[in-house]
Amino acid sequence: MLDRLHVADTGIPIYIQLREQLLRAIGAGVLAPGAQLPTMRQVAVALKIDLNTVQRAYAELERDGVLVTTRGRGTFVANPPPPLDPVRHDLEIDALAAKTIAAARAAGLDPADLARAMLTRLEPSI
Amino acid sequence: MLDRLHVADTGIPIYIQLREQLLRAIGAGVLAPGAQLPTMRQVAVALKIDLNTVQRAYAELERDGVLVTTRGRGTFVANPPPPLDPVRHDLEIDALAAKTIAAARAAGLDPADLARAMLTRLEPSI
DNA sequence: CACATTGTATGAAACTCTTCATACAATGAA
DNA sequence: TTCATTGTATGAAGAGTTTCATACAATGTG
Repeated sequence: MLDRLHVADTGIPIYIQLREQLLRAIGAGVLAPGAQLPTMRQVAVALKIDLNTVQRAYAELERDGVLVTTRGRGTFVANPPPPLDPVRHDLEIDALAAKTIAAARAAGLDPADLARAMLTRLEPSI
Repeated sequence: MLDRLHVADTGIPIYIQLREQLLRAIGAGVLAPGAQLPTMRQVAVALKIDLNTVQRAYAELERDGVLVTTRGRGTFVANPPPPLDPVRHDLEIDALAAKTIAAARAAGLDPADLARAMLTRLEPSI
């Protein structure tokens, strides 16, 4: 997994690049729920960046429920939480849809293309 | 064209978001070679950001040969236009799809529902 | 219990980004 | 020639990012 991480001089903050790469690897199934991630020190050394910068990326993913960390033990991909009740689910879905559309547009990408790409990725598992 | 520009709170510097959006609009043919871009002041007002921030985005595209600017006259898409890279676009859409799927699952939401909610939100504009 | 491993935290320094206010310079129309 | 329009520039202030050095705290193995 370490070899999949890299830092590019794109002007995008390093901790954001890292966060996005980890999220992408998880979404692509490269890291399954329960899988252990490289330690923060390993990533810092491999990418030649500061430990705190790596911690920053991991911390945000932990805050968002993507990762679970235990000091002395390591960082793991979180198991998906139990599905929300339908009413709450629909509300959260709608809010996340708005955010995701905004994020796609901010990246200059067509949100409709993004939605179709998501469905394409998910189809094989249906 | 102004309505196609957005700034999202993604942590990515504003001038980079703007630069990417303009680059893709040109790549998608929304802005043809020779077409005039919104003035830097118009963009600053529309997005409620500082003139210098817009200037920063335009300056980088000019440095890269994508735009041509003339003070007192305006900013135009360079002729010939920059090369289009559809493969890169598809890769970025796919990367964003994987990330969005992971983020949705971590939040306890069904990514397929999210994609459909996005398409529902976007339909009225078709 | 000791220790290696892994995560967490602090303050400071330097750099980057954005905003602000302001003003100058080139273009082209009238 | 004048003037409106558009781009270019400056310094400062505040917030954000990254690095550095260092050290503490929880975990689990032996």
